[in-house]
Amino acid sequence: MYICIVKLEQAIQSSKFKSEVHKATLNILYTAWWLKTIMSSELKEFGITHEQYNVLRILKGKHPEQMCVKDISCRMIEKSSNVPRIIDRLVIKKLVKRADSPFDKRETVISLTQSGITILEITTGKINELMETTVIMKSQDAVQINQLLENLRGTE
Amino acid sequence: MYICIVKLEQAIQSSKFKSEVHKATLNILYTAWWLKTIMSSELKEFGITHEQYNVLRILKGKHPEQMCVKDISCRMIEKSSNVPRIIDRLVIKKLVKRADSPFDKRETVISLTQSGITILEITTGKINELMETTVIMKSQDAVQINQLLENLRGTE
DNA sequence: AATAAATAGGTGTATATACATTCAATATTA
DNA sequence: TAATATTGAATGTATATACACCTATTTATT
Repeated sequence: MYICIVKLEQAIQSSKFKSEVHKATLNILYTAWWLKTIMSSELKEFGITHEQYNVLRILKGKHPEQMCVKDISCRMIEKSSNVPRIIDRLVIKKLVKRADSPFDKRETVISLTQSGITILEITTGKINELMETTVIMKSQDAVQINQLLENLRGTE
Repeated sequence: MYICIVKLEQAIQSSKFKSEVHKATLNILYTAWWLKTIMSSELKEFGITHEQYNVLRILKGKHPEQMCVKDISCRMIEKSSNVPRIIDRLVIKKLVKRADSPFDKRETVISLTQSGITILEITTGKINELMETTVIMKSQDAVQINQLLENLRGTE
């Protein structure tokens, strides 16, 4: 894919945007796709997808505690991800373990396996490296982006 | 879904980010998901998805000319979208027409139908309205976002 | 002109998303 | 306590994404 294209006009072969605001929404959507694509290509050799990586990272945040599916779900970036099925695939690869909750029989609790921890450490290193070399962003710019994006999503 | 949550920390229930840059990448991914979600919910009553809407919009850009699949593909925001199959569904709904190209027998050419034009006009109105009411962005901020996002995707 | 290479579109498979539904377990309340 | 409502996880279906592969056609090379 054409992941080296920088200007939005080139990326989507269009130069007529209704407004700067309209262009910004397309730019956000395109940049998110670009980020997911470069991250996924980094993860590919380890046989995990971007979403599976996301779940592993969330589990890492509580490790060695177990987490129930609901608590993983509400930490996902894409809220409507279907976490039970993502977990299915991680269980098959033996990167996580599923067990019944002793407190609430409706819940299942998930935890990282040793392979899960190992693969997460390696891939996180790779992703961090990628971010440093490919995503050009000064800390000051990042602060600005965070502010602008949180503003556009509404006021509290 | 929780589309009214503004702060990233609340949205993904996490407050430890490695850096502002790391937080910014998550913020971009989350904001893109948020944008797609609110747009899709607007399109739902018309029975079309965000991606189908995207294809219709691209076709509108050249209307009444026909476009081949490749030219639609390279204008898509998400480059790996599978355009032939998105077109399949638009053909079933009679929003676009597919025909053989007279110039190159490998190509198929696509064009909007009258229903396609009509639905596109209505939905575009709805989306524009949504953008005005829900996406809080001054033109000046949009210019900044565009610059920051294009910078982070690299230099030419 | 004959052969090789490239291109356009489509298809197959695995995974993910979006959304509705189901089922068991828990919580609420009357 | 019994009846009702809510919750957590899983499942079913349609659509989309990611990527490999196939076939017909066109272009390039010899």
